[in-house]
Amino acid sequence: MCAKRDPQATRTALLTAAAGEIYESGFQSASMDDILRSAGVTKGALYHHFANKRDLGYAVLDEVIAQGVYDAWVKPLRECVDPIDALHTILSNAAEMGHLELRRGCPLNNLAQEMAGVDEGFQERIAAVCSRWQAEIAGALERGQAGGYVRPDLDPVSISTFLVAAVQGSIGLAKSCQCPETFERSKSEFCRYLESLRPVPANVSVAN
Amino acid sequence: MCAKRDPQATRTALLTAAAGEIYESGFQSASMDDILRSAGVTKGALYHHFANKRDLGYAVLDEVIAQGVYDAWVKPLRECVDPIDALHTILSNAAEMGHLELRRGCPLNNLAQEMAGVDEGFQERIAAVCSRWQAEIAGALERGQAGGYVRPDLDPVSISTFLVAAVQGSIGLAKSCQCPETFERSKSEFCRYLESLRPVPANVSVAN
Amino acid sequence: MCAKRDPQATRTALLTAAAGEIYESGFQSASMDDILRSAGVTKGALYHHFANKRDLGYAVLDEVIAQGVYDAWVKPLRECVDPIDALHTILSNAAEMGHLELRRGCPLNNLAQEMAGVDEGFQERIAAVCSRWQAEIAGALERGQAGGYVRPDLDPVSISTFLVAAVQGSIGLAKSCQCPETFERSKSEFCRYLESLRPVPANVSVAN
Amino acid sequence: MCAKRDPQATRTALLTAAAGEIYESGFQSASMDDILRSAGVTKGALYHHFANKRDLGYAVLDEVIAQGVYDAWVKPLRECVDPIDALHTILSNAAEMGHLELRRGCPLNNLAQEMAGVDEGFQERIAAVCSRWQAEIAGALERGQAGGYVRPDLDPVSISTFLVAAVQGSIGLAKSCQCPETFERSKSEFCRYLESLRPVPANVSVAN
DNA sequence: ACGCACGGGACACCCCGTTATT
DNA sequence: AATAACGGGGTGTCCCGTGCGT
Repeated sequence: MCAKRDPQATRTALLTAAAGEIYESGFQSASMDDILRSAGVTKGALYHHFANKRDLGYAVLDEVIAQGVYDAWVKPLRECVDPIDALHTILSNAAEMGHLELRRGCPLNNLAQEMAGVDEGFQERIAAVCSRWQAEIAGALERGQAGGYVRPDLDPVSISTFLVAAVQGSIGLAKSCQCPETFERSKSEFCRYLESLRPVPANVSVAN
Repeated sequence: MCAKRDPQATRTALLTAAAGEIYESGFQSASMDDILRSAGVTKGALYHHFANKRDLGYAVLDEVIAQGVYDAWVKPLRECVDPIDALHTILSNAAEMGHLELRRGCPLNNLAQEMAGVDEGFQERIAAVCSRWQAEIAGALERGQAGGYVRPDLDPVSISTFLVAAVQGSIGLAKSCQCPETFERSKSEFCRYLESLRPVPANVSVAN
Repeated sequence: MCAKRDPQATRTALLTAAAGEIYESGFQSASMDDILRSAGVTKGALYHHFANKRDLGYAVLDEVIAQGVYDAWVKPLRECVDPIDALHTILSNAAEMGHLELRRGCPLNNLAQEMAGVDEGFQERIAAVCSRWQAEIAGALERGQAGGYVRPDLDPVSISTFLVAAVQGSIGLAKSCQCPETFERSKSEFCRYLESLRPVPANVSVAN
Repeated sequence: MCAKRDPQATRTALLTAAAGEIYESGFQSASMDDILRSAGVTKGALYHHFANKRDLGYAVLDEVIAQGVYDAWVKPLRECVDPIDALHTILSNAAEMGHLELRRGCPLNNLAQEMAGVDEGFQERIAAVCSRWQAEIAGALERGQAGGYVRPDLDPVSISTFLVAAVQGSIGLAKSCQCPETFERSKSEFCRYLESLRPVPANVSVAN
C-alpha cells in the first residue's frame, strides 16, 4: 500500500551490516558511515532505530552474535544423546569454520576481548552469553553423566568452563598464527582431552 | 650530570606509556596524544623515535609484550626439572595476575585478537611470539618425557599448542565474565588435565 | 523564511572562499581551516560537499576559474566582428585587471604552473580549459579570415596557441616584476604583433 | 689533513638537492627533511649554512636558477652576431628541453608564479633575474640594429619584454597541456614573429 | 662544521551525532 | 520512517626550527 520500505527490513539491514563491519574491524574502529554505506541507508534511518553506536553494538551482540552461539552450540547439545560425541561434532564444524574465518576468528571472542574491559554494557551482555553457553554444556554433561556417557566423578561446571575457554583459545590462537595447522594440532589434543571424559570400562585399569 | 636527558630514556618512556595505553584501550583506539601526555614527551620526540603509530605498536609488541611472555614462561620452563610442576606454578602465578588484571586480560592476546586479522606486520610478530612460546613448552615437555616426568606416548607439540590455547582462552574467558571464579573453575580443570599428562605408575590403578 | 540555509549557498560560499585562498596562497599552501573561516562554515559542511581538498580544488577550477576565462575571452570573441579588434579590447581589459591583480597574476596560470606537473586530475582540467580557450580564439580567427579581417595565409591554430602563451606569459612576467610598466611594454609589442595579423591593402606600402 | 668534508661541498649538495626538490614540488611544498635526505646531510649542517628555509630558497634562486638563465640566454646572446639567428637557436634548445622537462616547466617561472606575490625577497630576486634577462636581449637587439640585422624602427626594450613573456608563456602552456605539440605550434608562430623583426630589403614593398 | 634529540604548532581528514524537513 | 545538511571535536602525522654536544 505504501511506498515505504518495511521498517523491520531497515533494522535488519543495519544489524547485518554492523555485524559485518564490527567483525571485520572491531567495534571501536568500525565506522558508522561504512555501516551506513554497507546497509544502503542514511544516518537518519540509523539514528531512528538505534540511539547511538553503543546501542547498535549491543543489538548486534544480543541479536546476531548470541544467535550464532546458540545455533552452533545450544541446539546440538540439547538434542544430543552422548554429549562427548556432540562436542566432537561441534568442534569439527568449528574447525571448518576455522579454516574459512581463520583470519577473523570468533565474533564473540573478538568483541569480548575488545570491549569487556572498556564498556560495562558490553561486558554484561558478553558475560550473559558465556554463562548461558557454559550452562548448556554443563547441563548436557550432567545428562551425559546420568546416562553413563560421562565419567561421574568429574565436575560438569568446571569442565564446561574449561571447554569454553579452550575453544575460544584454540580459535584465537589459530587467528594469531593465521595457520590452519595450529588449529588442527590444538584440536587433536582437544579431542584426546574430550575422550578422557568418557567413563572407563569396569574391568580394566585406567590410564587416562 | 648533563642537562640533556638520556635519549634511551625517552624511548623507554614512550614504549612504556604506549604499552599501557594499548593495554587499556587497544591499539587502534589508543590515542597518540594520550601516549604523549602519559610519557611526558612531545610529538617531535615521539616521531623522532618512531616513524608512525604502527611502528610504535610493533616496538611495544617486540620489546615489551614479548618480553613479558619470555619472563613468565620461557625462563621458568628452561630452568625446571619437572615441566608439569613448572606449568602448575606458572598457572598459579598467572592466576594471581588474573585477579589483578582480570578486567584487561592478556596483553598479547588482546593485541592478537584485535590486530592479527587487520595488519600483516602485527600478525607476523604475534605469530613469532606464539611460535616461540609453544616451542619452549614443547621443548620442556620433551625433556620431561626423557626424564620420565611426562607420558612418553603423547605428542609434545600438540600439547604445547593446546596449552597455549587453553591459557589464553582461560584468561580471555575470565575477562569476558569479569569474575575470578570463572578463572578458578577453568584453572581447576586445567590442572586436572595437566596431571593427566604425567606417566602412570605401572603397578597401581589410577583414579584421578 | 526557513531557518535552514540554502544548501547551494554553502557550497558557493565554500567555492568562493576556496578560490580566494587558492589564488592568494596557491593550492598546496591554502589552508582548509582558513577556507572554512573565510567561508564561515564548519568542517562538517565542507566535507559534506567535497570529499577532500583535491575535489574542492577541482571544483574551484571547473566552476570558478574556467568561468572567468569564459567570461573574459569566449563571450567577447563569439560576439565580435573583427577578431583583432576584439583581442585588443580583451587585452586592454586584462591590462586593467593586470594593474589590480598584478601581485597575484592569473588564477588559471598560477594553478597550472603549480599543479599541472604534480596532479593528473588538475592537469587534465587545466588542459581542457586551455584547449577550449585556444579553440575559441582559433575559431574567431577563422571567421576573421573568412570576413577579410585576418591575413588568410596564416594558421589560426598556431596563432591561437601563441596568443594564449603570450598572454599568460605577459601576465606572469608582470607578476614576476611586480611592475605595471613591464606589462605595458609587453602589451605594446603584443599589440604590434596583433596588428601584423591584419591583411595588407594591396595598393599601399605598409610601414607599421 | 682533516677527516672532515669540504664545507663547500656540503653547501653545494644542499643547494643541488634543494633546487631539485623545489623544482619538483614547488618551494612551499618542498620538505626540508626531503632535501636533507636527498643531500645526505643532517639538520645541523643545513642550518649552519642557511638561516632558514627562505634563505635556502633565495640561494637556490641566486646561485642555481639565475645561473641556468645566464647559461641558456646571456652567453649565446653576448657572443652572437645576428641576434635573431641566436634567438632561433636558443628557442630550439629550449624546445629540446621542453620535451624533456615538459612536465615540470621552467624553474624560474615556477618559482616566480608561486612566490612573487607571497614573499618580497623572492619577488625582488626574481625581478632582478628577469630584468637582467630582458636587458641582455635588449642589448643584443640594439647591437643587431646597429649591425643591420634588426629592423631599426622597433623598440628593443619592448621587444625584449615581450620575448621573455612569450618564452615563459610558451613553456608554461606546454606544461599546462603536457603535450609537445602545443609547444611546437606556439614555437612555429614564435619563429614567424622573430622573422618579422628582420629588416626588409629596400627594393620591395613590405608585408610583415 | 656538523649530528642528534627534541619542541610544538599546523595540517587534512574522519568521526559520531543533531536538526530541520518531508 | 527517512533524508540531507551540518556541528565541532579528535586523529595521526608532518613540518620547520632549536639547542646541546663534539
